[in-house]
Amino acid sequence: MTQRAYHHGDLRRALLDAAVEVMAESDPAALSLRDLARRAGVSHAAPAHHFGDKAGLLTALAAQGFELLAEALRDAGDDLIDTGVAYVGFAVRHRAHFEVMFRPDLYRADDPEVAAARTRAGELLRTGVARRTGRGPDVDALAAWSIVHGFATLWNSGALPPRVGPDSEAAARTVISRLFP
Amino acid sequence: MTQRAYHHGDLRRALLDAAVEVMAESDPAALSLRDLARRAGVSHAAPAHHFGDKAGLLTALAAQGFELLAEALRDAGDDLIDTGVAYVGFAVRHRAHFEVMFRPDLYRADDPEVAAARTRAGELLRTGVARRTGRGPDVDALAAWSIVHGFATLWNSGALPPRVGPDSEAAARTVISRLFP
DNA sequence: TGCGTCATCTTGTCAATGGCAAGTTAGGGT
DNA sequence: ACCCTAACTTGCCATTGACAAGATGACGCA
Repeated sequence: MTQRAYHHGDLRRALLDAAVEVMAESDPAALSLRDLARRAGVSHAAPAHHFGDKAGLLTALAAQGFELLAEALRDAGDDLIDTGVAYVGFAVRHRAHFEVMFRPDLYRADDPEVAAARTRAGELLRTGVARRTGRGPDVDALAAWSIVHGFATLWNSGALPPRVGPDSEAAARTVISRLFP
Repeated sequence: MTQRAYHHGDLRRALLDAAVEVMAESDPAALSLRDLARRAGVSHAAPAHHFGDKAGLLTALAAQGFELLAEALRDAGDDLIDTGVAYVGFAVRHRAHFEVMFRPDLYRADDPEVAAARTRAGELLRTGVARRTGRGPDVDALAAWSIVHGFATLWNSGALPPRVGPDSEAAARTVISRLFP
């Protein structure tokens, strides 16, 4: 979409999509550029042209992820609890993006596009918390971020007992409400 | 220590230690068995004898990690806040173990030794929370686990702003106190 | 002492991967 | 018609994980 490609059509997007698909059931590090190329029907060196190297691809994916997160937080509205639930919803729905985003050693975290998207998402998160203040907005913000991030991480890693149930967002709502009654 | 080795001395332990050292500044997946072998001064195939494959090594590391976590939680005493701080302290101090432990796709999570150690640590965590009950121990336990796990994860990933300060455990104490005032 | 046995470790090999270099193809502007 | 440049390909190399087969050395036992 960014720019019509000649041979393939839109290889850049195809590779990113394939990466997300592959990572849906495995680790970001287990991802193989050559496998992505095969899935897209191009040669093994084609990805390098668009992303330079593996870190470049993951950088693009992280940037996309932070933009998706910002979008999800914006759509959640003004309520703090809803914002937290949206954070968890994003992490579960876009598991691959989420995992990459918070593993800065896998990509170029100082990439300007990533940094900008991260800042945008961060501000949305902070303003969401700022609306309801307790003993200091900093502590509240950090506690809120920690609890939603932790819940999302534990959920995605499969560490939570089955007793929690299958609905991640409902469970998240209960947990977050415990922090902000 | 487990069993005197012949050529090396205690290769199994040496490899695990080297793995922790390497992972201190990089991803678990970036770890190379051959590199560990080089560091230990043995041939590239020596690790396979002790661990089978890479997943085997990480399985051993995860088991060790859960045992260390259980130990840290036990040493923390009876107070809920102290237990949470100890959780964060473990995650920061044993970063490599912690990262592997919660990435089950990297190792054999159904390994009996790992499962046993995980259960032990889980019980310590749960009994720590059970002492102070709010609107239901389940919610409290899940919220407590989420907030400490999230804080630890964010801290280790470097995602937290510098404003939080350099003392992870002090910051953790403040955050956890927000959940259990 | 001599012998077997077995865990420990080595050497050799293979397919797969990431990354680099050099060549090829195909639009699009002039 | 021409060239220019982005988009891809082919070919290559070092590294890695995994496997197979062999070498080594400690230990028990006769």
